[in-house]
Amino acid sequence: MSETWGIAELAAEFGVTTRTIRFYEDKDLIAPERRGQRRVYHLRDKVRLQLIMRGKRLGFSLDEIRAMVDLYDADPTEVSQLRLFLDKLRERKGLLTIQREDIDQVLKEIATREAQCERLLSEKQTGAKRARN
Amino acid sequence: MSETWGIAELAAEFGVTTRTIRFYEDKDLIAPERRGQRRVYHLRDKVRLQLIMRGKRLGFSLDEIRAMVDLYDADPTEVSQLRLFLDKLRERKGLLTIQREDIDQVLKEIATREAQCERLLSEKQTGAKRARN
DNA sequence: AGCTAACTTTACCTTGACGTCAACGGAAAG
DNA sequence: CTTTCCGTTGACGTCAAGGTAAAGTTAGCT
Repeated sequence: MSETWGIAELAAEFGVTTRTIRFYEDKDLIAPERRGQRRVYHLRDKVRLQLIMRGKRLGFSLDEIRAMVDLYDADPTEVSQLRLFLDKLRERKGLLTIQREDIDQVLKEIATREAQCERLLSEKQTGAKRARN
Repeated sequence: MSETWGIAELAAEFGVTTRTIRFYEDKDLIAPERRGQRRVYHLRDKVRLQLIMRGKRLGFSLDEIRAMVDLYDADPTEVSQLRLFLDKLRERKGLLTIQREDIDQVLKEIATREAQCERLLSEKQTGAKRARN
């Protein structure tokens, strides 16, 4: 039997509140099974949540994230749909590539500042040592 | 004389509204010169706006962005301040590194899907050609 | 002097992403 | 049977990031 989880377990695991998870369901980001009134989460729900969290870390809105995860388990069969799907994929790719470049830029700048700081710190320390002798 | 700009010029240049720029000022993200009642922007303001926009593209909140740009033109002279500054730099670096990994992951997945789509499309086309003959 | 365009402040409105609180359901344990 | 825990819906609150509308100011042109 494949494992399942309750809402509280998932919330704890992903570091969000149960409110948040229900909210995502309300926004059609996930659709857990119902046993009676209770929500029962399977592996695929966990995977979707994983994707959602990653989307959030990347600063996307829930709407955008829905579009992305929908892409994820879409299975376009018609040719026209397939083309559309491909377009969306490439658009996503473009956005992410820009983000990557932004990050690289900032990381480079941080590295410079970091080195500069370290140099300054070590200078001050040797200076202090000399002053004590 | 160094060049200066009005609020509308900057807004146009950065693709935001003047309201947005004033809002950032309200939040202490920029502090343009005042000539009488009017705002006058210098190069440093432009640079700050550039940083702000990049921060936004990376999904940071205005508060976080303020912290970052403040770091940017801070000039910590005391050793303790220098250490703190370095810590913050490294924290930022950690976050961005995670973001980068997220992006790489997604890009990889997109590439897979893309290839898969292209294969499917070409198959369907040759299939259609065969069917016409 | 009058007009216009660009700029200003003040104040309220909207949207997204949740938080919080109330009131209730069911099962399991003492 | 009561308590406790986990879960449920629904309504309202809040905070960030601006949008929008109203009304006033200032510089420059004619």
